[in-house]
Order: sequence, then C-alpha cells, then structure tokens
Amino acid sequence: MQPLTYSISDLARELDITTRAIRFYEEQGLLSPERRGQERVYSARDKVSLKLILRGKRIGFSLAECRELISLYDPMGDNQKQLNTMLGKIAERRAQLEQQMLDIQQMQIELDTAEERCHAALTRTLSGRPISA
Amino acid sequence: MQPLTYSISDLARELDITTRAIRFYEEQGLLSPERRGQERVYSARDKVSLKLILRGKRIGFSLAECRELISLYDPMGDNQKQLNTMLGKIAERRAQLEQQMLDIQQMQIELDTAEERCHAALTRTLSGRPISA
DNA sequence: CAACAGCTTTACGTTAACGTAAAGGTCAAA
DNA sequence: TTTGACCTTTACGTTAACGTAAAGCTGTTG
Repeated sequence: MQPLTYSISDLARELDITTRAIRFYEEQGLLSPERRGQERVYSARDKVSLKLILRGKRIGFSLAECRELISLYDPMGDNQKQLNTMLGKIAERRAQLEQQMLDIQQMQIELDTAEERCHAALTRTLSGRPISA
Repeated sequence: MQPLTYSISDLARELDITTRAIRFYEEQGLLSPERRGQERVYSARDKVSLKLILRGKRIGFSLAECRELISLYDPMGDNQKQLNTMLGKIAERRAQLEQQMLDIQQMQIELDTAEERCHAALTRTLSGRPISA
C-alpha cells in the first residue's frame, strides 16, 4: 500500500527536490496541499502533480506551462466555453510536443554523426596514425 | 544559391530572434563570427550553430548545454583523451534525449485522456444535459 | 527540561537569458 | 550635407526559479 498522505520532506526525498522548491510551486499556484494545523499535508494527487511538474521541467516547460498542464487534470464543470478553451490548450501542447519530438530526433541524428566522426578519428589514432590516407 | 555570409540582422530576421540575443550567444562563446572592420559577418556554419541553439532551447537546453552540442560539431584533433571525453558527452546527451522522448510520450498520453474527458463533458452538455445518467 | 528533528514564515541573494536604453561610428541616398 | 538605415559597445534592468539564511513553533526523546 502507498501512504495516503505525505509530509513535505517525504516528497522532497522521494522526488529528489528541495522543500523550498515544493513550497515555491505552491506559491505559484501549482499545488494546494491540505493543512493539519500549520503543517502541509500532501495527497497522492499532489504527488502526481509534482511528478507532472518535474516531467514538464525536464522538457523545458516553464512553471506557468506546468500549471496549465495540471489544470487540464482538474475536474471541471460543464461550462462549454471553458471546455473549448481547454481543448484549444490541449491542441497547443500537442503541437509543441510534436515539435519537440522532431527536435529531439534531429539531435539524435546529429549525435550519430558526431559519434561516427569520433570513432573514425580514434580508429586513425590507434592504427599507427597513417594520416591523410 | 544561398548567400555565403549574413549580417546580424539578416540572421535575426530569418531565424526570428533579436540581434541582442545573437550578440549574447557570442558573448557566451557559442558563436565567433568573422569581422569586416567593426561589423560581424556570419558564415553558413554560424547559421547552423544558431539553428542548433534554437533547437536546443526548444527542448529546454541551457546555453551552456547548447555550447557543448556545438562543440561536438567542431573539427577536433586526434587527441585520444579528448575524443573519449567527447564520446562520453555524446552518450550523456543521448540518454537525456531518450528521457525527454519518454516524458513527451507520457504527456501525449495524458493529453489524450484530458481531451477525452473534455469531449465527454461536451457531449453531456450538448445532449440536453441528462446528468448523472 | 533541554536539546534535537522537522515544520513554519519572511526576506534578501543569485543565476540565466536576455530586454532596453544610451551614445556613438559608417555609408548611401535625397 | 543631413537624414536614415544599418552597425557597434557599454551598462543597467528584468523575469524565472529557486537558494540561503534567519527566526521561531512543536513534538519527543534522553
């Protein structure tokens, strides 16, 4: 079983971030944990949000963008305009992700090339260096 | 034919960035264009570097990381240690890119889910709203 | 009870990546 | 020749995303 709630340092340890960062995300409106007295109490849902944030950061999303992503997870009413706005945002994200995929693929190709050049140079170096052959 | 050289504003226009940014990249050692008198003259190679920078930025690379990427493109000597260092860096980048791919794929799945929920809500809303059915 | 471990808020500091003047050199067209 | 469209350097300003104290509450363990 997973614990139902976490302390701030639980999450910090588990997700390998500082408590300062977690509090900062809350300040920026990306989290809103419960309180038991003065202390913050985090739910499994909060943890999911945190993971979403970290994943977003890894691919270069700003916290503002991460906040939007999280909001896409919120239960929302039946407000039709709201829903269409949301669909728009989803489409935007999708386009961005696809561009990023292309960027990454391109970089991988370039890394292939760079690696080949390295190996070639090493081969020359190791084979008695008969350069300009 | 493509022009062999570019002015700073040529590149700024074409790549849709500011001249300030381009000069900043140079300051940070990511570019080193020729000079004709006082003016900067950019080669096709410089342009490639700039594109690499922009691509890197799109997936969240820092300028320092972009600089490393560019350096992988530089013609390098036959220094064996250097070459192995470089192969190491390439491997690191590769791992990072693969993680980013996974992150993006996961996000795409989550966008799918969010989109479905939106459509479901819209369907309910539009069908006379026989809620809790 | 004293000392610690872990939580809190408040607030100033820092780094990256530019933005935004300010002040001036250069060359061609009016 | 002066206006305009470029270019230059220097330098201070700004935003994001935290880092880093400082100062204090709170529970428990020797």
